[in-house]
Amino acid sequence: MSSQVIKERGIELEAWIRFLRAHAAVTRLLSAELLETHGLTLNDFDVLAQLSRGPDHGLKRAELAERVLLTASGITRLLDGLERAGYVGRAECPTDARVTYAVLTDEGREKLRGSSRTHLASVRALLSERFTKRELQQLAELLGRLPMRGDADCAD
Amino acid sequence: MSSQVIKERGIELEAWIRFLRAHAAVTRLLSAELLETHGLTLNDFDVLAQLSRGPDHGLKRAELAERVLLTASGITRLLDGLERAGYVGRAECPTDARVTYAVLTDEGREKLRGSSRTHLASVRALLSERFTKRELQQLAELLGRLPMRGDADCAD
DNA sequence: TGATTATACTTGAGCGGTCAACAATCTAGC
DNA sequence: GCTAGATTGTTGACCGCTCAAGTATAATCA
Repeated sequence: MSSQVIKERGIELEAWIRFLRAHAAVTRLLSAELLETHGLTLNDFDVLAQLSRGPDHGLKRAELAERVLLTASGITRLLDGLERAGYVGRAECPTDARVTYAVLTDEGREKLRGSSRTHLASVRALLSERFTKRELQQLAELLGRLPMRGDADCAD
Repeated sequence: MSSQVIKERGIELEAWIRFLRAHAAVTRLLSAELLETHGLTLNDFDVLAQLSRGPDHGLKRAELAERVLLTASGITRLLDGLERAGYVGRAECPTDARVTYAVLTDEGREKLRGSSRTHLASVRALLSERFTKRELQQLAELLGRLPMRGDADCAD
C-alpha cells in the first residue's frame, strides 16, 4: 500500500510526496518519544545542541534562529520555555546592547547529555535499521543539495 | 557554510539533521508561494489532491486522515476551512451512519486544477534544478524506506 | 551632529495542528 | 436482543510557530 499511489505523476512529485510523508511520520515518532521521556521538543533539543557547540555554550539569539531555521519570534518563544525550565540563561553583549546571548546552564548541559543518549540512539536505530552507511551518505549528500535556509537561492 | 557543521557525529545524525533542515526550508518556500498565490496550505492542497483521486472525488474522513498523515481532528479542522471556502462538501454513507464522506465540489476541482499547475511546476523546478532523474529515483527510493504512517513498524 | 535606515528582540493576534474527552453508531458474543 | 467494546467524527484546551507591529539600539551618511 505504500507505493501504489501517485503513479507516473513524474518522479519529482513522487520524491516530494515521499519526503513530506516521511517527515510527518518520522518526526511524529521521534518527537513523541523525546517529549515523553525528556519533555523536550525536537526544536528544543536542536537548540540545546546548537548552544552546546557555541563558544562558551552560548549564541546570539539571531544566530540561533538562523541555525535552527526558526523566526526571531519563534526563538524568543522557544527560549522562554527553556529559560523557565532553567536550561538556558541570558547574557548581554558588551559591544552591542541590542543582542542578548542565550547560554546553556549547567542543568541545560546535563539535560542535553541525558536526552542525547536516548534520542540520538533512536535516530541511529531508525536509520541504520533501514540504510547502510553507504546509503546514508548518499541520502545526506542528496538532501544537502536542497535549500537550507529560509529564502536562499531559488531564483524566480 | 552549509556542510561545515556537525562533523563526525555519525552519518545518521548528519542525514537526520539535513533532513530536518531541508524540510523546514523547502516547506517554508513552497508553502509561502502556495499560500500567497492560491490561499492554500500544503495540507489543503494535499487533501484536495487526494480527494480528486478518490472514487467520485470523495473519501471517508478517516481514510483521508490516514493518507495525509493527520489526526482525525486535524482533518475535521482542515476540512472546516475547505468547506467554508466551498471546495469540499459532505456526503453521508448509506451503510454506516458514523462516516461522512468529504467530496470535492466543482469549485474544488477548479481550485485544484488552477493551483496544481503553478504548485507542481514549482516543485518540479526546485527538484529538477538540483537533481537528475536518476538521482530523484534514488532519493525517492531511499525516502520510501522510512516509516510512512503514524506509528507503524519501528519495533521497540 | 542629527536624520535615515537597518538590525535585534519582544509582543499580540492568529493559524494549524495535537491530545483528551465525548457522543453516536456499528460489531461481537452471550 | 443486550451489553461490551471498537470505530467515526467533533469539540475544548492548549502548543508551537508565524506575521505584523513596536521598541530599542547601531550604523550610515548628509
